[in-house]
Amino acid sequence: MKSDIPVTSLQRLPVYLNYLKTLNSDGYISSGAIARALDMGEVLVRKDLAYTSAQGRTRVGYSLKELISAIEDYLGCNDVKEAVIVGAGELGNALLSYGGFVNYVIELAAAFDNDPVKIGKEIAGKPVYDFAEAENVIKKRRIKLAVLCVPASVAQAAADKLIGCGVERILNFAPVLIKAADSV
Amino acid sequence: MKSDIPVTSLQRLPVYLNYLKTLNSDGYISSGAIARALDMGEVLVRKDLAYTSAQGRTRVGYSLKELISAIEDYLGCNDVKEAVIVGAGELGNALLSYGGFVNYVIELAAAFDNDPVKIGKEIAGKPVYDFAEAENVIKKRRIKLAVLCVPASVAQAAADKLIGCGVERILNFAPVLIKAADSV
DNA sequence: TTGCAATTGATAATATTTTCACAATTACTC
DNA sequence: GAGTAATTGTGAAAATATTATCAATTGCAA
Repeated sequence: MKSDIPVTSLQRLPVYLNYLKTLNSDGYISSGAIARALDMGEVLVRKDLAYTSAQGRTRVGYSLKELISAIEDYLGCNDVKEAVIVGAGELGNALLSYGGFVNYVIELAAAFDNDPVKIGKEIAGKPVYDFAEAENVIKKRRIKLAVLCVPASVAQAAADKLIGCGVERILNFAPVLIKAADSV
Repeated sequence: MKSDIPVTSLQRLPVYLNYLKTLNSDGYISSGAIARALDMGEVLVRKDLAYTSAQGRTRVGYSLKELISAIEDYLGCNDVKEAVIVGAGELGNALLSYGGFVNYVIELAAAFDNDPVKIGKEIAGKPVYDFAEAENVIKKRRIKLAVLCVPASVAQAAADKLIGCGVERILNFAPVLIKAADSV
C-alpha cells in the first residue's frame, strides 16, 4: 500500500509533520489552513493526508493530535528514536551538542570515529566508539538511523558498512552522493 | 527561458554537478554513464542537460569541463562565491571550521550572531559580527548566500531580514520551515 | 428547526514529467 | 572506404501528479 503513494507526496509528509508540530496545540486544523500556511493547494494537502490513516471531520478538520500520529505512523518515525553519528570531526561534534534534533524526537545514542585520540572519550555526554565496533553497537541497540559526517573519500564505504549493520536511514552531511538501495 | 524547465530537473542539476565534480577528470562522459552512476534514465539525464547550454558530441558524450561550466552557469553558481553564516552557536561554529564547503567553491566570508560575548571574535579565522550589522556587510560585499544556523524561534525573522538585505539563497539548518518568495 | 457555510472525500480534467522509439551523426574497426 | 556500434537530440506516448469540481456531511446561527 505504501508503494502507490506518489513520491512527491511522501516528500511532503515530513513537511506537514514539521509544521503541525510547531503549532503545539490540541485542537483541530483544516486542510485549507495547512495549505494557506504552507502555500500549497488545499486539495493536494487532503490527498496527501489521505494516504495516511488520518481522517478529517466534516466542517471541523483534522484532530491535530491524531493527524500527527497518523503521519508519524505512516512514515514509520515511531521506530526511529535512536541515532548514531558517524565521524566525530568538527561537524559531527557540533551535531552531538546541537539541540535541534529534539524537535524530531531523535536521540543521539553514540558516535563513531577511527581516530584513537577520540575513541573512548565522551562528547556532550555521548560515548565515542571505534568505528570497527559499529556493527556490535548498532545491532545490539537496533539502531536504524545514522548521521554521516565523514570526509567525502570514505563516505560511500561508511554508508555501505552501516547498511550492512541494518541501518535503514542515513542522513548524509558529507559532500558526496551516496548510492544505496531504494529502501534506505 | 529558465521558467519552463521542470522543477524536478532543476532539483537534479545540482546532483549532476556534484557527481561530475567528484570525477575529477578532463575527459568526456556520456549521458548513459551518468545515468548508470546515478541510477536514473539516460534520456532523462539528456533532457535535463539540454536545459543548460551544454552540448554533447555524438558518439563521444559531453566534455566534462564544459558540462560542469554549463550547469554552473545555468544555476548561477558562479555568482555565489561568498556566503555568511548566521548564528555562531555550536552548529554555525562547526560549519565555519568544516572543510566540506570547498567542494562547492563556496567561501565563508563571515558569521553573525547577537551574543555580545561572541561578537568581535574570530572563529576559524572568520570574523563574527553583530547581526545588527548584517545589512552593512551583506550589502557591501554583495553576498547572496546565507547559511542559517539559528534556533527555530528566530529563524523566520532572521530569514526575512536576510532577504531584505539582498540574499538570494538560504541554506536552512534550523529545524523549521521557512517561508520565502519563490525566487529565494 | 431551517438554512447557511465550511469542510471532507472522491471523481474527473488538466498539467507536468518521464519513458519510449528512432532518426541523425560520427568514432572506431576491419 | 564501408560497416558497425555508440551516442545525442527530439517528437510522441505513457505515466504521474496537481488542480478543479461537486456531492455529502455537519456544526453553527437565527
